[in-house]
Amino acid sequence: MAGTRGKLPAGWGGGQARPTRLLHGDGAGILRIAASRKSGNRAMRAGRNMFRIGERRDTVYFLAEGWAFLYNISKNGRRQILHFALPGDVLGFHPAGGDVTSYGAQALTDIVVSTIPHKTLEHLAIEFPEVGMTLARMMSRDRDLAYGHLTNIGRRTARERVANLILELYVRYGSQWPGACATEMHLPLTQEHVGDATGLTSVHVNRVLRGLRQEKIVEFHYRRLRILDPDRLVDAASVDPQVMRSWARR
Amino acid sequence: MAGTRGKLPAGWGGGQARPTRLLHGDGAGILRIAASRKSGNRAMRAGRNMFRIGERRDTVYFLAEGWAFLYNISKNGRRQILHFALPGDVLGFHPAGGDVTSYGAQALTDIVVSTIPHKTLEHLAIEFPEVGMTLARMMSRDRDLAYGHLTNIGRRTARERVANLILELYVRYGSQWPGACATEMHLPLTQEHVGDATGLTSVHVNRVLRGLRQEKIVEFHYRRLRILDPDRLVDAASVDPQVMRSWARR
DNA sequence: CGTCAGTTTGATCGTTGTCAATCAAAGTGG
DNA sequence: CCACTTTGATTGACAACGATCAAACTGACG
Repeated sequence: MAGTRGKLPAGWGGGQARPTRLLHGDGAGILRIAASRKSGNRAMRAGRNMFRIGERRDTVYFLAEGWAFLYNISKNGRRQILHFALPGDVLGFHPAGGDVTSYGAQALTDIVVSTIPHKTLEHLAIEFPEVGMTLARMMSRDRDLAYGHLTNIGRRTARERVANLILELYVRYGSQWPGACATEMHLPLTQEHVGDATGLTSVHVNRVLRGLRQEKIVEFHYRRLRILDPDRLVDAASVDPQVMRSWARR
Repeated sequence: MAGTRGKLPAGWGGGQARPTRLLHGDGAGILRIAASRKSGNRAMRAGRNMFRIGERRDTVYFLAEGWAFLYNISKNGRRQILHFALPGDVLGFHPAGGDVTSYGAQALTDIVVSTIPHKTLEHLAIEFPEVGMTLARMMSRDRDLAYGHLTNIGRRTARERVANLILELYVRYGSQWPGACATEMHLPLTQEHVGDATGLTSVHVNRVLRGLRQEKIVEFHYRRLRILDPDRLVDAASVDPQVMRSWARR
């Protein structure tokens, strides 16, 4: 429940001057419109469930501040993390409006969200034609990210999977501050989160992390991530540079 | 290359009167609009690549007839199948318009597609506000399907994965003919396809299929799928009935 | 009838999961 | 300020699921 309480903005380590924050351009567009429509901002504590699996949802969340994740619990009780959401992400949009969700969402840090009723979004989309297309692009981006994770889990070794996840989060988080390039960041995950996202057990994640640490590639201790050798990290993740660039939002 | 050549419509076995075909309502809407805009239909042979990984694409495909699949080749050379596309699916829509794709698409049977330039789609979306939202819903549906596959590969045993895939394709394919409920269908996959979609080797897929056959749950021989015991198949897939229903398009 | 793609099976190996114990850090209440 | 608790990290021993390698076998098709 606790975790990162009190140090929410987290930011980069290293203490250099912080550049201007940049959210996903598209998302910010919708936010601006929707926010101007009296949909209030709301704060939530780390660990809170934004919505649960099987709940009937009629609102969409726009994540303004903090980290969250989408997850699924399979029948045998094991959790699969589907997506780590960063500021600018839209959560809970559902093909069939007010239908039940097939996954849950949980705050990873303290977060700030604005909620937008599905209905409002529909109306907005009629009034502003670019809203629908923007949303389509965002959904398509989420889908492509999910496709990347499928390849990761289905076709890579434990070591590659972990390296991949770390690299992805590093790139996605870092791209919020264009121009900056820190080697250290606050990564609000436990090893269990990493395992649940990569289809591994936390025990095995630990072993993999030990390996990466001993090889002086990355260190990840108590939610502090330090990239020691970016090149070899990219190598260990065995990821295409082109794909890597697509993680960074523009 | 060959495969199902010459028996393209495939259809249900069993020989009962075929009910009316139903495509995804949303998709058909876009198709109708786009087709009226002189974007021609095009036939492609089974095995043809519609587009390859890393190609620069500026057109979107609407799959009118046949099966296709999206795939990714990871750096170590292994293939991951991301999605099996059925009639009504939109393929190749990309968040950043004319950017390179991070995955390829290949026809599984002979297919018929209509191509729609990205540009045209943009213009359509401005003219018809519902187009963007429709596309958003389709992308969101694809994403949810991908999330399901993530849970499948990440958190289930080989047996559950294979059962799940078979069940999903059975339900998705079957829901094109509402009211019909056949126990046999043409499933244009090799065991290698099944393996690449479930994160297994084709050898292990074979062993799992043998198990399911000996237990009299399903038979899958040479692209002919026969469901012997639907209830136990659902059981073997360990899938939530709610989720299963969401596979059927309405 | 021969070729080829795809299926089937066996033997063996190794990556990763499971179980269990210990340790470290941080929060909690007296 | 100090026990006490809780959550998460770490390590070892062992088991198992699925991969790998290799060799037939089968059906489809020219």
